[in-house]
Amino acid sequence: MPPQPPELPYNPSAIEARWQSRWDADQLYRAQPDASRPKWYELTMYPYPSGDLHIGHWYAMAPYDTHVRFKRMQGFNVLAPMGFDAFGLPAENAAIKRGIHPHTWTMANIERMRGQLRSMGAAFDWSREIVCCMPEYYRWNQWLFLQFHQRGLAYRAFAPANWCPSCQTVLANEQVVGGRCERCDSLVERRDLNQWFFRITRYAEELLDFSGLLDWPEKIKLMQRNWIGRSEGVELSFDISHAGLSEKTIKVFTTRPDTVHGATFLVLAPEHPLVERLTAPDHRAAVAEYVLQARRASEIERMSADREKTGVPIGAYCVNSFNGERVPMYIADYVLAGYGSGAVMAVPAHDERDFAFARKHRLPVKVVISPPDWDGGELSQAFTGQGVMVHSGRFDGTPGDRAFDAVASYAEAQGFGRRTITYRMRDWLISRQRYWGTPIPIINCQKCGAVPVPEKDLPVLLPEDAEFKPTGESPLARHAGFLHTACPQCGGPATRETDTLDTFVDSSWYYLRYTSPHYDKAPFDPAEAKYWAPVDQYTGGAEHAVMHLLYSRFFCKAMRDLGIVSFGEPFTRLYNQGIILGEDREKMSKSRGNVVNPDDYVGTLGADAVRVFLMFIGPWDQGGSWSSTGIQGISRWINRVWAIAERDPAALAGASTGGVPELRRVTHKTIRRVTQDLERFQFNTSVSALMEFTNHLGRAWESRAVDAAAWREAVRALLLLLAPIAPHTSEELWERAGYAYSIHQQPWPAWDEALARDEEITLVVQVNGKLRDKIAVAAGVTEAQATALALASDKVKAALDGKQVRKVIYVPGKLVNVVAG
RNA sequence: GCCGGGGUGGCGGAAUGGCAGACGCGACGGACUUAAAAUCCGUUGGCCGGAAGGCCGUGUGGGUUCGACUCCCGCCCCCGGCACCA
Repeated sequence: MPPQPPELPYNPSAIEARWQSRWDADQLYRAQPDASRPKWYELTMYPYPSGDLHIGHWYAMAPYDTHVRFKRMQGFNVLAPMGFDAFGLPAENAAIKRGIHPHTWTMANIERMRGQLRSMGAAFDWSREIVCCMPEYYRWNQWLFLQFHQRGLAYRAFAPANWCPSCQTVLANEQVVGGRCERCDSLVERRDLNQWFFRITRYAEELLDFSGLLDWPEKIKLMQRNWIGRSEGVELSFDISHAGLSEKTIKVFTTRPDTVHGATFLVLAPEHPLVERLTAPDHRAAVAEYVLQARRASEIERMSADREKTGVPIGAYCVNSFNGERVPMYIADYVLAGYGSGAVMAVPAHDERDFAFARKHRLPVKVVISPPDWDGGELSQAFTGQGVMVHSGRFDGTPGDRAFDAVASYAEAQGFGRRTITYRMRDWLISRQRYWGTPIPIINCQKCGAVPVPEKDLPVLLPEDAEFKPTGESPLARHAGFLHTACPQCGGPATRETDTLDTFVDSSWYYLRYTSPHYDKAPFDPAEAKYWAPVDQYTGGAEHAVMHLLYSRFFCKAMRDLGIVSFGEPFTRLYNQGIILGEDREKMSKSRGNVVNPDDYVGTLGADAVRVFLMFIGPWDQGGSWSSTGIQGISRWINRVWAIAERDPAALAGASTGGVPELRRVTHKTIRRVTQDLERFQFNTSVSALMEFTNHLGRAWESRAVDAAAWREAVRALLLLLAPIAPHTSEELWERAGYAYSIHQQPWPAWDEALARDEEITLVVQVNGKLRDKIAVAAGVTEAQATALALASDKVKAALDGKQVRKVIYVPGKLVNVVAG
């Protein structure tokens, strides 16, 4: 519970409600294309309608809103829409638990959150709201799916998938974090299922190219780069023609072809398609047992790198095409089926994993790359660096920097290898075995196979009367009315695809829908999108680095290639805010009991106090912790602003004007500081600058060293600078000061460099780098004058103490350093 | 293990080669009050000193520089991401 609030000279709730209604009635934030002004599309990640707007939402949205309002006052034609990420599991889980329909649950939450978002005083254009569980939205998911399908970008495959036993659905690789479900933290299992995928890997190379982005955090780009995981290597063929199979070779991917002569065994993934046919009869039992065990092992177990290197021989061999050596073959679960060709040549001398496996299974270690100062003896650990090739036949003596190319070119010339690039990223698994999502618009016909639903039949509607009990199969599969249909191609009996789309599909293009949310001929009106898109500034959490932010980039490029959009990057600038922590500096959670409910503070201190406090805690990207006393300090400051703005400048009538230039200078300096800070998302220092300005105004008033005109100018600037930060209070004080409605339609104040310039500066005087004196001098002081003044200082003389002056450093307008010894 | 970010008063933070600690919180003292709350004013990095003033001080050890919180090298700690990807 928040502590007793200080007494306020005004009622924040009343003021805030009044202005919110007025802004709403006047449609102050309605965005319309306007060719006469530069456009600015600023977007914050839309929330999941979980029920209540929590302090984390405020932390994401209040500074965002301040920036939006700032851009608007600067004269940009701003689009700042809001909507809801309304499909997804929580709604369905609530339905199962409490018997409420997911639609009812979701819409009630949205209603509640709309009100809370309004209470923030955010300048959203609500006429553009999107709710992606509505058929008007998700039909375009289906339409886009069909376009992707037509281009081969959506396909179905039977493949091992990540299965979350608690969510009762498969997950994309990106949604598995450390072998656990990203959402509910359950251990993920492996299941072979027929699943739909988006071919994001086709864009792997282009997704590594960030040149189309104006300003993205390096951290996010790096995370995406690592996730995509490009590696250049060579695919080498090892001969198995003696086995009498249709396949004459087995392929391995390696980034170190120069170590090929040291391959003393080959390792296949247990799931490798050739395992069954290559295994010798007397090894069948052991191999079958190992394969079973590997399948049972959880992702977590298989993924830990320091785990014992288990594996079994399959009783078969292949031939190394470089030296004709027989190479025995093993299966081991440290080799992943989904990467490269699912098989590796094991070079224990030059690979740590292979070394560990060779140690355990007493396999030979053959050195083929000479480590520095190598004595020709056995290695105690793998040498993974580059070096001169040895024991490698024709390649002996090839230096490390040429080894890759020498071997790769030879293999290509001889026809048993080719240079290739492999990516760590897999295709995006998009099917979910759940109800509350976009039905995949495919009809399965016994005769015709997977037939796309004709565009004219879209949307494929979610039936309202489905049962939600999770069974591991989509609830849609048990809804006869939904399931059974006719094949669009042959007219015969057919069944609908019952899986629904991953909700990340919704968010991959929602920014485009905001440009024309009611358009019904396409996902968006091309003319509107052409005007507004792409997003100029996107803000949101960094946790979406390899999910939403990567998927959206992929979608954008795919849509560009389909001719739907003309650009290749959805978000040209990105800023990630940090995380707001509880008062105990721990992550907020119900179990810790440190959850802050913003509504409590909005009701007592007002939304403006909450907004300003969240911006004041520290740099936005670093996050910060809540403080119930800290926000009271903000409230006190708003009170001081109130008191200052309410003073009648007429009281200054007989005041001396000696201090006028000083107040004007501070005013213009403050305008400059706040403008530059807001530009760079440095909200904390903008607020500090305004606090200092307020303090200065208070002192100036007390000293009576101002005249009414300068005072009015200063207060007017204060309110304008405050407008984007504390929109309600500034609007109220603006009106009370007699200015015309609305402060939010005023141009951003400009500063005058000449007025902001200091006439007198403090010259810092150092002796040997230590501060010894400060001298007030005219701003235009010359080096000779400054030096003379410094040397004339008694304190400097004392510090010099008869020492010889060797040098004098002068930094114009700042400092004199006397070097003596 | 690898990659990234960070370490500054009692606390959140400011300063990115030139006055360390702006601004705010907290604390202490004072004014107002019968009293308290609220508000306002003052003090507040440490040490020495009666004071003037001096010395020390930005995780840690070196280095560059007239001058380093800021740049370079080594180490320690915290946070985030990735982690058998051949």
